[in-house]
Amino acid sequence: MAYRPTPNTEARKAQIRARLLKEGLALVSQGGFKTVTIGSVAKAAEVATGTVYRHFTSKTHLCTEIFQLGTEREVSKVRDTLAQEGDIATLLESATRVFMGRAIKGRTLAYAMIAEAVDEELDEERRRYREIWADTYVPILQRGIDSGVLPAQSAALSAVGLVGAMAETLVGPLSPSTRHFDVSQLTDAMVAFCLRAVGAKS
Amino acid sequence: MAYRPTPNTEARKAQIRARLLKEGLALVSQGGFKTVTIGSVAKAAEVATGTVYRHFTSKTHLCTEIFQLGTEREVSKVRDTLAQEGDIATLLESATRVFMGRAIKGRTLAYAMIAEAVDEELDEERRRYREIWADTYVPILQRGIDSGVLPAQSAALSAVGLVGAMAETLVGPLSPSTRHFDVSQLTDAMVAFCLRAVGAKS
DNA sequence: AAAAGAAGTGAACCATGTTTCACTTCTTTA
DNA sequence: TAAAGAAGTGAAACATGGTTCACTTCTTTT
Repeated sequence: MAYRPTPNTEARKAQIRARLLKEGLALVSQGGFKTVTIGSVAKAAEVATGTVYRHFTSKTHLCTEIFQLGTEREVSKVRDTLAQEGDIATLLESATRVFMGRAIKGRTLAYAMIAEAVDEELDEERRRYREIWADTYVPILQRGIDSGVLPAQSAALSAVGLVGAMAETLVGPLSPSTRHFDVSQLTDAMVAFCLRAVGAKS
Repeated sequence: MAYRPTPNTEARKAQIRARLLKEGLALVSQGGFKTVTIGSVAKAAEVATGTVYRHFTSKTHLCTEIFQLGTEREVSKVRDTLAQEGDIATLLESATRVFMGRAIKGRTLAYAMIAEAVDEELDEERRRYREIWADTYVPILQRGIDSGVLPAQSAALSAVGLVGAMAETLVGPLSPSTRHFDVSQLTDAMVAFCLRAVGAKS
């Protein structure tokens, strides 16, 4: 008998898998999930359609992992920002700017992650994603509330509200692509809105 | 020669058209846009699939009108609320409660209108919808700003932020279907969030 | 180098759902 | 009531895109 996969072989396999995810995310970034088909991903990664199924059990499985990959990247940036030293208002402001700035740069990706609906199962994933976002903000809000810097409020709900307000601003009618607002104006206004919403400053 | 449509005939035609829209909206209300197919609408309205095309040029056209129908209903309720007498904080509070209350009752519909993605063209419509929502809030905010009741801010952006925060709360991780929050708690917290966000009340 | 198992291939298959169109049925007018 | 135009019908044609699978190619082991 012969041939059991070796580290070498497995590395190559992992490489293809990673390339599929990378190219998938690239597709989402430039055209949203609607442009992700088994065919398009396979083509971008230069493999046959059948090969995709050696790595992912279904399209949903593939999309889910693409989603996670995209999410982790963004969340970690904001989380890092919130983990720094500083007073609460300042941290919240920085985080808002980071979130908005990144989302504005990769608008299609942000839109896809936040709003573009796909199938049932992937939507489940999106819910988790929104939850992760909200959870990113909960600790600092809670700290603010406990220390009296912020008024009494549900940290969980406020976090969701913040995410929603930011997301809507990016995706909705004022989105920089469709309106006269310029980016820094938009960001400044949003920072003010968010700080007021949680009762920071004044 | 003979037969030109008469008022009578046209009325019947309009009736079928209206029934298609009504049944279409019903489908969206109970299963979202993904359950709207030419077949399902035709069946619900008790006509043949071909008949749908006598009234709407394409599926997108049909969905667009369904969307509008649903929108108008909701927006008018909130607009009516905001048009009443009363101080700004009170009106905003009432409007928030109306919006939230209706959305919570018709959760699937609200989700479909706010977040469920469909095709390119319908998404265009959704953007318009969000814009209409935001515009519903602009006048009262502007009035508040002008009269000094609210702090200086961009009414347009704040309106978008309000809509986003409410929408996210309904659709996102705290959505009443998925969490322990009870409806009145959720609504109360959201009202507080919204009022703070625009700087009403302390 | 030959055998064996793993990975890769892509055409064919299948499911879903939109759109068309030749045909039937209904209304109106003369 | 006959002629003609409009509306309604639904089976079939199309389109898209996910999934399968018999086959080929590549690696490793002996």
